[in-house]
Amino acid sequence: MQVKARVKDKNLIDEKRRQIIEGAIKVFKKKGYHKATVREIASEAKIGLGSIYDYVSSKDDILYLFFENYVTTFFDKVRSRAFQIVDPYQRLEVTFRAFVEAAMELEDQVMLAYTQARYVKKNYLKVILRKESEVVEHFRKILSEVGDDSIDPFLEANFLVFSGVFGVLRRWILKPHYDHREIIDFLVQRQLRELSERIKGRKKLSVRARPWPSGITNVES
Amino acid sequence: MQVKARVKDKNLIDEKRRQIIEGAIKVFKKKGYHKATVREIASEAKIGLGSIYDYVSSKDDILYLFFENYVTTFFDKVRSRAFQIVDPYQRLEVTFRAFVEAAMELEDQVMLAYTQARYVKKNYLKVILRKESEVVEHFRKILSEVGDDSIDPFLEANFLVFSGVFGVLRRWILKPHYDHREIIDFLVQRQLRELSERIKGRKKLSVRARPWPSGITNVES
Amino acid sequence: MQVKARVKDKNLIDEKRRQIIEGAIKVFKKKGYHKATVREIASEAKIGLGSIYDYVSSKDDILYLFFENYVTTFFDKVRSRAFQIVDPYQRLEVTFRAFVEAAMELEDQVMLAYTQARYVKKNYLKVILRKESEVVEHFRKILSEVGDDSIDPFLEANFLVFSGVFGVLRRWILKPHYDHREIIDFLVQRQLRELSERIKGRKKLSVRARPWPSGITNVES
Amino acid sequence: MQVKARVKDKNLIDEKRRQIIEGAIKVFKKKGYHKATVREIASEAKIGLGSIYDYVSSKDDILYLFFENYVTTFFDKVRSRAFQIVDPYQRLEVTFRAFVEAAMELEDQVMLAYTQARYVKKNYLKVILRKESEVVEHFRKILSEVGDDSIDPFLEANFLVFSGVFGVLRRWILKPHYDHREIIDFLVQRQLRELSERIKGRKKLSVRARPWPSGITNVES
DNA sequence: AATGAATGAGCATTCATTCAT
DNA sequence: TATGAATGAATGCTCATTCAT
Repeated sequence: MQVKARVKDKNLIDEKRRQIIEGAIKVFKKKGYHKATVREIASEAKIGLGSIYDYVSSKDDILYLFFENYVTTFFDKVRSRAFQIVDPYQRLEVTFRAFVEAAMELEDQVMLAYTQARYVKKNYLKVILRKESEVVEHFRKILSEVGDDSIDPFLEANFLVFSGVFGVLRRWILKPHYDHREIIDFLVQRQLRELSERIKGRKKLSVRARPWPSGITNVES
Repeated sequence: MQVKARVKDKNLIDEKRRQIIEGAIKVFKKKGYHKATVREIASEAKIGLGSIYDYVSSKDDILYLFFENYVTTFFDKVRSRAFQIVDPYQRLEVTFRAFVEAAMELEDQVMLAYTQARYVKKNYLKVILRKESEVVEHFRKILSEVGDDSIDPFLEANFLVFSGVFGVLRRWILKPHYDHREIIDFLVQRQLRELSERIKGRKKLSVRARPWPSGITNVES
Repeated sequence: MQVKARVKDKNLIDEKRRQIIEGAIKVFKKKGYHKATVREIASEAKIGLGSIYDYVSSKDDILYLFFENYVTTFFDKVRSRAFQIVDPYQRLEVTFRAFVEAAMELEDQVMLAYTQARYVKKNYLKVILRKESEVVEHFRKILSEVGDDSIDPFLEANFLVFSGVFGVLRRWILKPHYDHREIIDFLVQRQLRELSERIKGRKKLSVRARPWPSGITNVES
Repeated sequence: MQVKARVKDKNLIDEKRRQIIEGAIKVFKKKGYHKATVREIASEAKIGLGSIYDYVSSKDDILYLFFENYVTTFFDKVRSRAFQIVDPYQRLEVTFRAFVEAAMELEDQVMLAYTQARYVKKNYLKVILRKESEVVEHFRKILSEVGDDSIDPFLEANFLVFSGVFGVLRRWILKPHYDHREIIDFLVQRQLRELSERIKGRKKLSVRARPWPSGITNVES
């Protein structure tokens, strides 16, 4: 726990901070971190202006709280689906799909994460980027297990993670034409098809919605 | 000319605005749009604080001026290389490479464009996004000429444009490990290899392409 | 009892108020009245923040409580030594020495008294100044008993009382060079030597004493 | 020049700072440093709230500006009278009288100096105390020249400087009974009479208004 | 045209005090 | 009686914009 609170009761802290984060997301989404006022966040969080400072010691902390919550939530969603899958190919696809789905589900937060990161205080940023790096590492490991030595797993993992937010960062141009599912499917195919082919060598893949050799049950549906 | 100036001399306007834009980029890069002060921009631009308002009528205008300049410069760089190339596939590759190179060259501006767009006033944003859409359209056309009906050229064009800034938006994690050239080569190969293979006719895929920009059939359903 | 308490038990009130005063002195000493927070006082007093308001009805009251306690304590120390001494000159010296010693002993409180008096609410201030005047009156009486009509006993008494805190108010410059004892001895000698000589009758001076507190003849005019 | 200003014109700075100091004294006098608001100071100084920050970079600076101005003004007044006087005894009396007169003339500022010094930022305080020490040093030198080896010139100098503000720090009790002149005369006599006697050995002094051997012309009258 | 001094609206933060438990 | 969570008024400071020169 890096952020200091005046109040001691852990449960109360968690509860109020959740309110604050939720209020903050609403306001950040509308105007970004800088134009967001603590007053407005407090009001959205249904908390007194002064009370915010019982759970947080500065506006900066609110941004950090948002990021910490976002990164953790996101990562949990990514990991939750594939933990019991043994086959590396399957794990890769399930995980990547989970990633893209998480990105679309948390689209406002993803957008904020990409646009507001620069405003996080240095110390806090390190913590966040370390956590974000863990997601990359997660993909890198899976890619390494897949064992294609024609690729650079770290670079590839980064590219997967980046491409996973395509639908969010370009939503201003994609939204009018495509829905979440279409974008998710496009990304999964586009990013994994060729990879899988090379990895699997001669093996032919169906490039339909679930192009991976064995059927994968979408945990969410 | 959307931005109003108090001064009449067109050449003077252009010259001073260039100074202002350059000053603004320096400051925006350091602190982002909101924390940038007009004072500091003026000082970097080597112009009097009051004089800025002879060429621009608000801080918002400065942001717009930056964006307009950025989008135009960027697009020019992208188009400049391939205009005499006839072969569609070659044009695609040359253009995409030009795009990625431009992104890396203008990395600070690209970063700003992705993180500060939300602060551009509605009216101005429309203009900028229209110009940005022209870049996508540029790729869409080339992709259409390539004539692979297994892809959705609009979606693919968007993805190319997005993936082109991979090296910039992820530089915090890539910089320690890769230089510009490595990232450029990775992207060109990664994004075009499979496409080129299919284009070259060695493969036919069953994914249905869709005429842009009309309704899309969700591949999964 | 001017300060109101919500609690009824007199003994409890006294006990808790003592805690509050002690806590307050610690905090006032560190940061002065205004920068002292009730929170910090409560914490130093080992009392709940809310509970303070059971024994005091405002922060102002705390300052008053401090002053009342200070003035009383101080006066008691001054009077305690000389009450059985008959010879006026001896009483003067013993009392003055007691005063200076008390000042040095309570130096932090003396300092606070001189610097924070302006923040005491009007009504309270009157009470405090009346008590403080009693100390002056104490000296005035002794001086009158000494019976030197060449001095103005009231003015002289005031000057004694003032000079008695020399070591405290100037401690920033004296501390590195002198210890308490040296300052006490200096003051007692410096302030009483000449007086004692005149008192002992070896000198008669022509400066006219004036009956206190009526009109004063300006010696110069 | 330690305090930073945004504005460059030295004359303007001096002029505005004078306004600010004067406004500040009015407000400090009324409520002390902490309860004084920059808003109120600005209003008293007949300057815009924001403009204050063109000449000063924080409220702390205003306090420092006050102190610097006060110490300098005070010292100048003390030194101005006696610079052409050669005889050490004469210089001592003239200087001490000048000191007391300055203290009474600047009584509000003296009061502020004694009560608000603790609120000056550490760095600034050093500067102020150094200047204040110069006044003590000034007296110490004169006392050394007088050449009485029965006194400690530094301690005596300090006591003179301290006693010089008697009329100010005790004005709440003295004001109803004595005017400035009476207090000044009392101090000059009280503090210098015995000293002069010891210093001069056997020489008898008239203890009238101008007890010093040779007549001294009060520069002011 | 060019300048920078002047301004006050707007915001983050603090803290005395209240009140439900 | 005792507690500390909750509150919002109050305040230092910033900065876009104006305007006199």
